[in-house]
Amino acid sequence: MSTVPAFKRLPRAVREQQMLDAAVKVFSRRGFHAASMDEIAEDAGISKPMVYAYLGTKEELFVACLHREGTRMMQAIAGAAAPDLPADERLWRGLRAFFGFVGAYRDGWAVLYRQARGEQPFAGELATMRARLVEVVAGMLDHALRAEGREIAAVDLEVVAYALVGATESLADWLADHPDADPEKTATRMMNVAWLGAAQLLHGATWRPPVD
Amino acid sequence: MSTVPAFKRLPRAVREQQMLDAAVKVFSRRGFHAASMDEIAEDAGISKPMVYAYLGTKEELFVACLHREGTRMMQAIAGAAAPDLPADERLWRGLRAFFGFVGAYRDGWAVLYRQARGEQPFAGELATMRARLVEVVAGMLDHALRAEGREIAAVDLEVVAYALVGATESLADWLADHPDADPEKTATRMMNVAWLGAAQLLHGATWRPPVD
DNA sequence: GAGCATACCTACTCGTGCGTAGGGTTACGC
DNA sequence: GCGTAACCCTACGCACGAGTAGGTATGCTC
Repeated sequence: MSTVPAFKRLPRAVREQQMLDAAVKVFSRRGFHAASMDEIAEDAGISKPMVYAYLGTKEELFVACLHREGTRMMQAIAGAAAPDLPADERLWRGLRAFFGFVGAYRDGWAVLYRQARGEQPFAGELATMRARLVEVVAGMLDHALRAEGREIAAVDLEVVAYALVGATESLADWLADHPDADPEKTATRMMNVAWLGAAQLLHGATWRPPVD
Repeated sequence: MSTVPAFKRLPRAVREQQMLDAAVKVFSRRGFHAASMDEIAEDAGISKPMVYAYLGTKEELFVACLHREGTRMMQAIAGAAAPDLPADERLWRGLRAFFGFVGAYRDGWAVLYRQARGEQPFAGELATMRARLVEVVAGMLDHALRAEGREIAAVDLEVVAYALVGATESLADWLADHPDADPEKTATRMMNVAWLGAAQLLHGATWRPPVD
């Protein structure tokens, strides 16, 4: 019988992307464990053995998702924030690119941020990416500091950078839950908090605890 | 035979706390799905049916953990930050109490923050608690603003509060992973970022995006 | 010290979901 | 037009883990 087959035969590269799309979607909704390979396969419009043939086990599939979304995000940011710009300009462009990414790939963000953190085998992978970001931000701050002939202990710098990254992620989460919100506007608000605070620190202002 | 029994008989209230301790520990390590009731029971030094008898199903057990750790945290914060103090003082005391809690109950924090966020049935519960915190912070900022005769759109206020809460959570996470770090010192660093930034905003400073 | 409630156990059932065996069909090179 | 490789399926085995059935021992009350 040469009737039209129920499902088209497609080249591997295309199917793989469809599978990844489905996987990201399902993982983001259900979480790693609660997501079933059957549901992912069904959502991708394909049968389960194909998923195993192309992307491997459930863990490997999840890692593949992490990789795709992660590099997507990193490239978006790296592409926007040229290293030879002044610190505030770099920060602004980085933030804008980042919120743009989250706005465009909400599911991808949810997988990276909400799901991968808790699960033992993947937390490390994520922590690495996060650490790279923190390092970049810390480097930026340090650079700005040195330009003013000032210096701060490395730990403090790292912690401040950590706080900024955390605040940004948190707002990204807020953005992911508010489909109507504007990524650009959110980036501006984040910049307000981050930069006005950071600039104070850079200029040598320090808050000290009261002696009670 | 009246020999010493292998396991002591203990009153319900005590066993329940032991079970909750074990559950929080295991959930924090493995995540909700990967944690098994068998492991929790074993860790609590008790058999599985006892867990079901006292705390109910796995979901109910997890909710019980959430509740215990959540109220513990909320009470620590509420007890420290009296509402009639000036904003910076309140913020400082709240932060100190919060980081104190995280330092003391790292597993509890991990369950609340890392595990409960991704899992569908519990995310709502957590979001509510989080929302209460954001509201408190936003209220604090608003109060400080009005004292200076200024005002900000409610959305902006909420977003700034959200960013502050996010930054704090992020640092808490950092603290949870660095057992040697000092909660008090971490709180100070957070205060630096938060307050110097917030104070700038309160005084009417605004960052605006370049027109490119 | 008889009765009863409470604390506690071993040993099962049964559903769910990962991963695979084994086979069918379409395209493409030669 | 024929072999071969790539694409795709239905249908299963099997392990793991939630939840329970049914029973034992211990302390408390009167």
